Amino acid sequence: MSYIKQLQNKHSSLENSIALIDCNNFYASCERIFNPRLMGKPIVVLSNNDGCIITRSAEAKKLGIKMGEPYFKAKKIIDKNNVKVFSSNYSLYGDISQRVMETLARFASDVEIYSIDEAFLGFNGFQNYELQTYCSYIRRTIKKWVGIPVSIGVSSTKTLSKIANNLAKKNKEYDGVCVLKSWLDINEALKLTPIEDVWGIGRRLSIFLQKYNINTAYDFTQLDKGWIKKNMGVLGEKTFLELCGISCIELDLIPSDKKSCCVSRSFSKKIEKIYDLEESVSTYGARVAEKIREEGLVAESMNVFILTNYFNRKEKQYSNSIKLQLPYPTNNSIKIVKRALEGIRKIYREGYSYKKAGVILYGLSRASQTKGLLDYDRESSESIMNTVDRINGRYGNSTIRLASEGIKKSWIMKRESVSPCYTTSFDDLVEVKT
DNA sequence: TCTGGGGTCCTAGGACCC
DNA sequence: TCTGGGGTCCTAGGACCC
Repeated sequence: MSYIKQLQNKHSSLENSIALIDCNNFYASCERIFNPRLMGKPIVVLSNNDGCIITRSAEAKKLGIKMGEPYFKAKKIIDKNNVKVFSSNYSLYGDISQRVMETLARFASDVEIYSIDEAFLGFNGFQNYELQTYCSYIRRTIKKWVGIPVSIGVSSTKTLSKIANNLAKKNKEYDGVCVLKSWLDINEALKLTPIEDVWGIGRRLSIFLQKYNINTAYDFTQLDKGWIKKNMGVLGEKTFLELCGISCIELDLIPSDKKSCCVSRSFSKKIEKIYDLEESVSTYGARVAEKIREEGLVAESMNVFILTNYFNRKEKQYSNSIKLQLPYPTNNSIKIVKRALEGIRKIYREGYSYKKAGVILYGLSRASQTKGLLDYDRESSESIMNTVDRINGRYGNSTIRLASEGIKKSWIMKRESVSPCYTTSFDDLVEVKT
């Protein structure tokens, strides 16, 4: 008898409830809030550099535009169907996300912000609630207060809530809320879920499982636990148990500090000269230092990397990276950029067309908890960075920057169709032509 | 012509030590 | 000079997520 069947026979408890709230087509929905004429019209949002399609409205999905497709490949369908195109505007999306999360916090004390457009709510102690009704109310409130449509899935583990959420999103009759609280409903849902749609089963594992004729989440739950552990490791085993209703991935209520932090970009055009690479690496180094300062962290080491364009088969390829130790844990832009420049000079090779570069900081820790003996200039270093951050906060990013970041920045990323930062900029709102 | 960015965790394998 | 095996730690790379 399969493991899940044994659990079901024992009438294993399903009293624990976790909700997953997921914003529908989040970036596209954000653009619509301030441009209601776009309701019902197809929209896509592009990745950095206007490279790929990363969000599609329901109407755009219907046209057959694929997730992650390069913009230039979809351009024909887009133009033909008058699809509205936006470059990504993360200041806007980040701010709307915060509003959604603040609204959610009114409905449960246990909230885990999982990503920019998803959150888990713990419904422990909600035994007397009619969860279907309660979640519909949450959904209507988010729509009314923030303007974002969401889908809600509820079940007894995170992985099952994900499945419930998928069903709520895909089937109109659920009206945005799917609660799976009986084994009957869960089994039905597992049978409807393709294996590649299971949270934790990615591309490689689903190909592997399909070889064994495991095509749905239900098929997966019929397997032997030992076999799964042997072939898919502890993460595979966790996914299995979660699908069987045994919670293995707890709610993470206190967000822990980052362990690494990265800023990297593709260039809008190819770079060949070391001079331009130095400018870009300086810019990314300064930006990544600023990011960890915002979170009160310092870094111990870093990595600088460069790549040529691996899509271009005709050109000769080169990629390299270098790990660099910082003299002591720091978040000082000047020190980080200086070290990044030493790194890029070591790995740069002449005669290649570079497409992307980046800086990653490692060994992050709380600035307040490190008291180095070597950072003799800590106080002045902190006060300079504080001042820079305050000025840039008030007058805009990069008002003050390092000379090595450059002025022209001919390589800077392309954002041709970006909407105004409606909620975070004091500039007069500009009407977007549709 | 044009193909994103930022994370986490696990695992295998090498280096080193006893 | 040759020989064995086991443990730990670190790192790079892979797989996953959004």
